[in-house]
Amino acid sequence: MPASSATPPSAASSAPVVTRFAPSPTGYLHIGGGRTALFNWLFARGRGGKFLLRIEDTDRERSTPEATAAILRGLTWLGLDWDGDVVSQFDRKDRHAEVAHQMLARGTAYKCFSTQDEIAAFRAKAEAEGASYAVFQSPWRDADPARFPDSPYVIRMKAPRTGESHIDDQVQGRVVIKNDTLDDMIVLRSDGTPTYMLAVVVDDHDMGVTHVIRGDDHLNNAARQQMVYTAMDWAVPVWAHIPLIHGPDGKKLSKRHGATGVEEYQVMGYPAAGMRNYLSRLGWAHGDMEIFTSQEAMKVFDLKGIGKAPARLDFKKLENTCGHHMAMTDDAALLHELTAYLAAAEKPALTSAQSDLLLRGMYCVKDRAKTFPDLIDKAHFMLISRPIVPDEAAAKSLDAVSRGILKTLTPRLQNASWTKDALEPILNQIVAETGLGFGKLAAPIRAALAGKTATPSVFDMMLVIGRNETLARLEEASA
RNA sequence: GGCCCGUUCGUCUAUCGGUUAGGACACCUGGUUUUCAACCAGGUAAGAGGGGUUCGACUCCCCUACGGGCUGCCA
Repeated sequence: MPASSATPPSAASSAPVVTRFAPSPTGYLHIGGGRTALFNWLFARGRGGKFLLRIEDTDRERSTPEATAAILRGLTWLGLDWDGDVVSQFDRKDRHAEVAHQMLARGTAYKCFSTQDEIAAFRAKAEAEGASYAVFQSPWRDADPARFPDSPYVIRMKAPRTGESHIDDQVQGRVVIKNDTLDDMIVLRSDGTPTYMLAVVVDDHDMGVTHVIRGDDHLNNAARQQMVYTAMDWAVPVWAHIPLIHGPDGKKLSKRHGATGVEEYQVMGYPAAGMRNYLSRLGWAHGDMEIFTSQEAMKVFDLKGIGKAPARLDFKKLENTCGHHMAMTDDAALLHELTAYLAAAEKPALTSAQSDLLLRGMYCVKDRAKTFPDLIDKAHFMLISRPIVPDEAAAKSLDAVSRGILKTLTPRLQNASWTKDALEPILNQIVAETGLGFGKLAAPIRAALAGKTATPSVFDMMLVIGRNETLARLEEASA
């Protein structure tokens, strides 16, 4: 191994783009993981490339099928579709071992018979001698095979010990790592199973991954992984290590910040398109572009536009972004998503009558809603049925005087043409007759039709629920 | 401890040595209005600190502070 290994040739930029998302199935899909997947998806889809999914389940202790299922659900909800089958890293362990042995044969890796106790002792000794950092140096690195004992061994990389390595990263720039900080990492455990460092490289290579876009917690690992590419004479992929997402307080995002799982956002009722928009603007920008569809993002998404600083989650902006997407989505699609939300949130499903009405009245609520719970709240008047029970505030606007006014209104609506143009003069007429402001008339109508004080326009409500229901609710309230 | 990465309005960001440092969210004021929103107009608000380099630095270099990551037979 040369003291200073030059960067191996990067994957040809003209080759079709292949990206991947490779989560380990130890829990739900983290919001940061969701964004990583999104970047990979945008990058590949925007270039006619492929976006692959691989589950890094080599840690048998911590990997669970439930976690894999949760990750797939999260990605599916976010609308991030992947190409081909989901690859299980564990299933490829024989291939990983094969590569480890090939490196053994090439002399770029070696068998190490040191026990874990011996390694611990090595570190303890180095520490006792005042060394602040102890890279384990195996005595077996250049040992004569004739001396090999008949005991378990691991396979380690023969890492360069002097000079420096560098990785050329699309986000981080050129990062230089001194080789004496790189240890002879283990690639095959004593039980014959591969470590992550080996498996990830072998899989990325075999799957034809051209661009590795992942969290910058892997930045240092990239230098180690590059050793494997070099040892096998494989083309190194283009690296792009993106910063992690932090909580509102700037600390690493954790449970105490609230929602960290993608599915939690689904349950809270954020639309997936809004999530994608918001998440893509977290750490990435394209000029002043703020509100955009994923199709639009694909056209301009570029690794160069990713910042190096970690971004904080801001729920206000998330809501605002989602509000734009609610308004942008067509009525039928929105209803469909709402149905999925109700199921995910384990709330009662809509009856077909409610769905029909909602579709008819979607136009007057979607512009003002930011989330699905918000939408439901604003669509309250469409979802309830008589008797309408007014809430406390609404009840106040149904006093004797107001009920009297409603009584005079009802007969006039009996034969009115049911359009806003026809209804408006009727209400205005009553306003003129009573000498009250329009607001004084609108309030009891709102209370009667929706049982609430905050509702869409009274005309929209009347139009949406129709003449018969309007009259019934008005009569009921004025009785 | 060592190494690596980062630091522009409260937040997300634009800026690729020369700008009145721009936009978005949030916030405040005003307008509109039929309530809540939405919408329209305007406003407050930023280059972590200290040294350099330069005619000129947010932009390049160094130091400090703070934050993050890696340092496993975890991924």
